[in-house]
Amino acid sequence: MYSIQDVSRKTGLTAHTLRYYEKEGLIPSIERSQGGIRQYTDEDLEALGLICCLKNTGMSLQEIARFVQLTQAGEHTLRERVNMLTEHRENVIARMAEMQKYLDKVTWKVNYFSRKLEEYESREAKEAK
Amino acid sequence: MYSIQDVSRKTGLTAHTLRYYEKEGLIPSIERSQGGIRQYTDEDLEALGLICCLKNTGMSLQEIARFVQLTQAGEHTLRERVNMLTEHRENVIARMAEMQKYLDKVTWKVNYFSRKLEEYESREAKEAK
DNA sequence: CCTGTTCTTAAAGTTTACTCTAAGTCAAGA
DNA sequence: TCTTGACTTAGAGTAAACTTTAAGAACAGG
Repeated sequence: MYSIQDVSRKTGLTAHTLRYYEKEGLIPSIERSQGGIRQYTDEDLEALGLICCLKNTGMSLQEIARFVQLTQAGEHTLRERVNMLTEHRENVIARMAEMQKYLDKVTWKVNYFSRKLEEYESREAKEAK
Repeated sequence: MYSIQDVSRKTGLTAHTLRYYEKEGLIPSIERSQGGIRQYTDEDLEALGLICCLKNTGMSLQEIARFVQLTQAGEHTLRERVNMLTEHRENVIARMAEMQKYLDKVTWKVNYFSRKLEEYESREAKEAK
């Protein structure tokens, strides 16, 4: 059992954000103590792990909420969930490929400007003499 | 020479956005015809290519504007520009590594749910008999 | 000449994902 | 008991990057 602060530390999300996510349906409702205080289980942490994973790969909170709601609705939503994740996976792969292409361009530019910089500096050094 | 619509088509940015970028200093001022109409050169397109590249790899418009302004300020800013690009490049690499890690998790989940789905479907098929 | 494109400024609106505030109550651990 | 920490609702605020609107004027190609 973890307090909201524990979970905040573990996930890097603030307590505020954790409550916000719960309100928005991104986290299945968390069990409470007799006094109404949230008690996160290891299972909740697991679920949060997937949520962060989806979020950090660019899935919108809305879609994540949909996914979580499907999960809660039971086995008959398995096909839709598989479809969602598969599509998301393809998006991520596509984005990474694009990213790699852009990275190559940036690398090229770094090298290009580095060469320019060297030329410039040796020119400066000569003039200083 | 290209009109703003030509450039819009080529870059995927709207004419609105192109003017907005210019106003915000993300694009060096574009030459105009006698009548005041923007005439983009191949060189402008080149510059836009780098700008889109930086934007699509997550650099903020503000930072891009700074970079463009350094470029216009001349050779003595070469070191700073190299530093900016190098740092950005490292960020991109780090983000891609993180992405790959998340992708592995998503892939694992896709497989996991696919197995569950198969089980579920064969169970359903049996019950239908 | 007509039509469609482009120009201007200035400001309001949109979306996403938080983030914070207020104000007051309640719970948990030393 | 005292002091953190947690709870609530509801709504305002924030930041980034657009996006749209309005309204009128000027330009360019057939």
